[in-house]
Amino acid sequence: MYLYNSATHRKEEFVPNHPDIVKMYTCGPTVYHFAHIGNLRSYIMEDVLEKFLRYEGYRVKRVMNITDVGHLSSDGDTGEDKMLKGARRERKSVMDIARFYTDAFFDDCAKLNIKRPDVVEPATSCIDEYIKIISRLVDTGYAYQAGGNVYFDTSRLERYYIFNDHDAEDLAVGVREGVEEDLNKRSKNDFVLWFTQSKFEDQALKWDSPWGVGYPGWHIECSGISMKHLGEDLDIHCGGIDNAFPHHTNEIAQSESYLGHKWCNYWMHVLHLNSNTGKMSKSKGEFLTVSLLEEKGYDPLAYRLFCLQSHYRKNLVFTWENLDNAQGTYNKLIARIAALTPGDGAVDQEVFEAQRERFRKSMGNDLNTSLGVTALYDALKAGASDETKLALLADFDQVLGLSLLEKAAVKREAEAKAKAAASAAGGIVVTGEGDPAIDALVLRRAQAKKAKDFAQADSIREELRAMGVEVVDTKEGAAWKRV
RNA sequence: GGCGACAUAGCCAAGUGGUAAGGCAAGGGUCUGCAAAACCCUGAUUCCCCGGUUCAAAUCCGGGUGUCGCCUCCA
Repeated sequence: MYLYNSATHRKEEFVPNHPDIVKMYTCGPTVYHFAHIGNLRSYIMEDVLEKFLRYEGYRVKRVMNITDVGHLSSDGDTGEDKMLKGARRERKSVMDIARFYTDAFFDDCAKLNIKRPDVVEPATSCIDEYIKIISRLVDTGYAYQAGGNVYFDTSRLERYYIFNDHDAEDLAVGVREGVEEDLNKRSKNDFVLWFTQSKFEDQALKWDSPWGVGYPGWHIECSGISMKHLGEDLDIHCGGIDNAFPHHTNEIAQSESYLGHKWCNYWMHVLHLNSNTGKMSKSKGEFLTVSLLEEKGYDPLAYRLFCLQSHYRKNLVFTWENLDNAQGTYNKLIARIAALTPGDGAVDQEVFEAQRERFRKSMGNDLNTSLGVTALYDALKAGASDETKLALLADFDQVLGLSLLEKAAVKREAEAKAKAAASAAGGIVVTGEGDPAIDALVLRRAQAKKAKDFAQADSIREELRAMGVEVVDTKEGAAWKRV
């Protein structure tokens, strides 16, 4: 397959380091709050990448970290640990906060059909790993101690900026206001590997180290966890685009200085979900969660489809109108699949292979998920048996992860049940929101309609409408809902 | 101030030099007593603007304009 590599700014053919396995690393969440749907866009697209690699026959080992320490609200020594901040906000312990939001994160992922990575590792369980790496960096002169902390010395590198062609001079000019500079640093780009100078008396998580009791910097965790589980090399490293600098840039700096050789070949960055007003961000306060979408009556998988209809390297604008579109698309798709008859005919291998090839080509071209979704429509329109169409849809959905056949089966079953109930009840079945009085009224209307007394039927419908109840006729009788 | 990305119908979009996929919405029709659902049909003489290269450009080059992102909180 071809994948855009942010490190080279080019689309490249993907060739794993080892033919038998693809090593994939994903920057996981900092578990101080719920994930918002913008965060989850990245995980959806990374999930599609992983599933496509498996679909293509690769064995994949995917590792994800859970940041439960060290991620400060600014990169200087003055920053506040996000986990501590979350714990204080909710008057709980840091460990409770971490556990709660880690679970919440994977619940959200499950609702979006995001597969759990093979290894999920909290940052706090790999302290020894970080100390090992930092020790060698100190020994080899890539790191220095200042003011009690250990810093990475970026001046030792020939090339520091991997993802953007920044000029250190330019960076100094227009930097955002309100950022406090850490005066311990020898140069602006240097970053903390180990803190001992936390200004917070209630800093809950501390570990002993050769440089004093303290805790790790944010960037070191990903290098440490990756090397612990994947060894000294890595095929694909994923994350949101905002991580490219400084987080991933620093990961490369420390990992390659430590290893003495190239570390990761492919970098995949997912662009942001924006709202009308700009980037969706936890630090802005208001943000949309999966639970909120559900409360508003959306299927989380409609959001997944919304993401799939766009490309991961494009900004995507979230509006309720756009999500309505996606939900409509999803409903119609399920309905069309439910209308197919399982067991109708045999699988036409020729059609199957031809369409599968097209799907592979689209997805293999830097994950063109928009064309991947189009392949679903091509399958539905194929001049072949229903069994062929279902086989294609099932095949594609291994990668797209939209639960198409499962949802269609549920719908098909519900329809069959309604039909059976109708024949048992003498032809008219009323379905609604469980109010017997309204059920009775709707039934009377349906009976009047059956007797071709349309005047009576319409007058009852008017009566119901006045009560805020909408009636729709179905094959089996009538359905109503409050509007 | 520096760096980068993007600009295709109301919306989401495909397209990588050969004459604009697909989806949603909308409109028209078929079908139902009427609706709803379902099914069928209808969409850009044109791809932000201006130049250039070419037999041929949404696609390549140059110059504008606009939107967004990054430049130590973010996925």
